[in-house]
Amino acid sequence: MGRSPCCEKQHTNKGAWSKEEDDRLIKYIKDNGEGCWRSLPKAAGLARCGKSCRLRWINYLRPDLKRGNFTPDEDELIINLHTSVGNKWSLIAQKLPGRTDNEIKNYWNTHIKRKLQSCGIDPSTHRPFKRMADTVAGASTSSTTTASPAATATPLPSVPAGNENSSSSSISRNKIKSEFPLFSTTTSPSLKQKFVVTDSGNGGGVEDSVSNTSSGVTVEEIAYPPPPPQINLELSLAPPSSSQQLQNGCLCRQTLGLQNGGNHPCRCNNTIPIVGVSNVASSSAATTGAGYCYFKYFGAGILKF
DNA sequence: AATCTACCCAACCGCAGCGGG
DNA sequence: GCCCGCTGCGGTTGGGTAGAT
Repeated sequence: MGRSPCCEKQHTNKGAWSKEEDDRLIKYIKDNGEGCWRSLPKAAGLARCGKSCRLRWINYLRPDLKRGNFTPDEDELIINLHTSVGNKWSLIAQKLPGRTDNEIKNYWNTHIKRKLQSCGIDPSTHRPFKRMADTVAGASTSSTTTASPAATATPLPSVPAGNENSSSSSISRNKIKSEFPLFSTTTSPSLKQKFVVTDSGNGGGVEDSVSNTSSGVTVEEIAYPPPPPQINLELSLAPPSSSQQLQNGCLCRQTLGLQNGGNHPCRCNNTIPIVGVSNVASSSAATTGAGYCYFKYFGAGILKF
């Protein structure tokens, strides 16, 4: 059962490539081009599996590879693309000249993923960890739980401008900003969803716990990411995203029946949803309807208004 | 200085998709 | 339509190394 091995394992080297092997592979491909990987090792005089040769060439030896650290722009693009296509590393790599799928995958797993998690964002869904969102939703609204952020969205009390500068809020915000310095330029509208980021002071970690002001822990809200951004990937993406579903469920102030939505354009041509509402907001704050927008997170960025 | 731990990244493995026969 | 071989992709592993103890 099963497919025959791609090469004779007992006669192939494994593990790290030597300089000589690299040179042989480079020379062969320069002379003959990338062709049949299965026959390449023999033709090039390499005791390697064809797959191994291909991988070595694509991930390491290709002359057009860009080595070195990822730039903030690349970070942003990766996150954007990941929001759209998920773990399709090869697709993502196509949009990052000089980067390989393997490199991007490693970078995602070792850097970006961790950063997102530290901010309470599930890297696989680009949404706040479910437990957090659900918990707070239950704590501050009476809406029934559904799977859709749009469906659960409920007009929320707004935070007065003064609260924005509370020290505890600053901790969370600064953390996010320092972790994601690139998050500053995006303009897409976002869905609103409650989200808690707390800083328990236990070393900077972001705890996924619900808390209150008396405990001295920050509760802050960040927008749910909206549906995948509209990125031209030159391919067909997924079934209709929730962006379409949102047309009737837009959370902009007009839709929510709140006044003074501001001038932020919304996808529905109304105004930007209110975001950044905290469940620590006092009842007086709730009556202001100020619509304070702290951050927007939509996979690619967090915006402060 | 030695040991331990965490992290990074190159490489491997297995599977899916595609095309030719 | 089915089978087979090949390529490409994504998940995972393991060696190397830097930093901490």
